[in-house]
Amino acid sequence: MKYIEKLRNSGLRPTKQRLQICEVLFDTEKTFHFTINDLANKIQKQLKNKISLATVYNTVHAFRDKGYLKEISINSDKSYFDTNTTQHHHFFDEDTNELIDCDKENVEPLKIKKNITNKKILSTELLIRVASDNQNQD
Amino acid sequence: MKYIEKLRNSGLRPTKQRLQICEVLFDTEKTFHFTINDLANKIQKQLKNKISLATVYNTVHAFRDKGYLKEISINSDKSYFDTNTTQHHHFFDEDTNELIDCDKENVEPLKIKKNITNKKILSTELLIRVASDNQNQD
DNA sequence: GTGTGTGCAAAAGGTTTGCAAGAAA
DNA sequence: TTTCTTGCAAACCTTTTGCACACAC
Repeated sequence: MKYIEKLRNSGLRPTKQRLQICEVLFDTEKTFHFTINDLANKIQKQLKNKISLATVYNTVHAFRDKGYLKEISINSDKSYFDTNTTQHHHFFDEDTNELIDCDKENVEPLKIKKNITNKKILSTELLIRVASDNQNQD
Repeated sequence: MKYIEKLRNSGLRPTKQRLQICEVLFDTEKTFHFTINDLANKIQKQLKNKISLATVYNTVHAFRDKGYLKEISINSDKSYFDTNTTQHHHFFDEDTNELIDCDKENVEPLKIKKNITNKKILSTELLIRVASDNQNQD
């Protein structure tokens, strides 16, 4: 199976659970966003067996640390993850709480004039909040 | 006291607790970032009396809804707030977990070519992750 | 007085931890 | 057989809720 090597190469043992999680995460045409809970449910539905929540947490965090997943920044009570690990931006729909990918090419190149920190820039990511006109004006 | 009117104008009763929280938040030269817990501690230290956590939550959320505070997007288990409510960006130092303001003027104007959502853009915020060169490469 | 706001403790929700049993190397 | 991983339940931490009391108007 194609994920065995991938896991081994990054120092993760290819356990049954990790391979199953790989399937659910990466055997899809399109990348997607999810919470740990989403993923646990999806596993149960799709694979018809349950993986313990603790293991799902462990695995998702391991995959994030290895760069197979990205953690997403939005104001939230829970963590969101993205199977799209390329540098890209997001629209965040305040009406529906939906997060929509925005290709890097869809934004004019970002130029930071002065990097006050003197440290290396790892990434620059844009969050574009949107809502329909007649909302969000409390 | 100067905050009484401000609160009244936005439909918030100027209670003792809200006025004290205003002092801690807005009687400073510089704007700053904080978590609810930070704020509760600061109140206790600075004012030498305690305001119940529930009230701090209520007040911070009310102030955010009225636009006196901004909630900040970073990957996190807790919510961060910013007393700087102008549109601006952030550097996030991965080494120290520190969030540093980045003026709007410090970034070349952001142009989004196509707004896929067809909704109104409320804000566009940049998060610039930085780290020292010899770190974060696990 | 009426409606809001406060404070406390309890509950909720997401995430982490400790540890024993199981699987991979 | 040694080390890593899993699963469960308990613990943890932040945030929310319910309700009685207090305060603003």
